[in-house]
Amino acid sequence: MIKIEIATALMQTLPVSKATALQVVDLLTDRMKKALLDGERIEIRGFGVFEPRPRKRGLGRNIKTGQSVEIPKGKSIRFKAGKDLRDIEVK
Amino acid sequence: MIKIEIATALMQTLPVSKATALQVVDLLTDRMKKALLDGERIEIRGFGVFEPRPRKRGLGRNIKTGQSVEIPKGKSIRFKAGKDLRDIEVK
DNA sequence: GCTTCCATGATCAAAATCGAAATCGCCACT
DNA sequence: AGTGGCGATTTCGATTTTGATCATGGAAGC
Repeated sequence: MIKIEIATALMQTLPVSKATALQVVDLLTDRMKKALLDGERIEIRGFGVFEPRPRKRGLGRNIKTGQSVEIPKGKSIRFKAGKDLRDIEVK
Repeated sequence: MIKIEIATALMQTLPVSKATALQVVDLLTDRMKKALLDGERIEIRGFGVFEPRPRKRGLGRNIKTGQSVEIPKGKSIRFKAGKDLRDIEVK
């Protein structure tokens, strides 16, 4: 599923143009992205939780030379699936 | 950031009522949830990728008794942040 | 439809996380 | 205001994540 498909699903349910639907998707992802970049946690009950967390490990590997490479400081975004998504049946 | 805040951000940008904005958020999360439950991967360039993956670890622990417990079959949802979210500066 | 730029895969090794369960507090959502 | 999802807690070890780099498939912009 890609952005266009999500927008399509949206316009199939609500009376909006595909262009508007795409704007909506972009807007929401953008807002969420900003919030996460701002260190804010996003919680959507029934869906999941996005949480920015500090990256602790500082060691990587250069595949070309095979030698260890220091990984600079940073954060990572963790997504924790909500109840509905955790109760997945193996089909 | 919670659902209402996302909806508010939406209605501040597009001419929609808060009720409609909430419907949009619910619709999108619902659609994405269904796609993930269906084993489909969701990729939004610039934001991130949701990917259902089989859970391989099959050993847990009962904190009450302290004994090992078999972890039943299942999947887990992994979210991989896109480029914009990976390049986070530690503030 | 074409172009552009992003995401994936592969590699390696170490450190960190996940997973189960039960219970309580808190807060998102109705 | 009421409900129930979610975090936190503990335990322990196997799975996984994490980065660099380069090539390729593909999402998204035009």
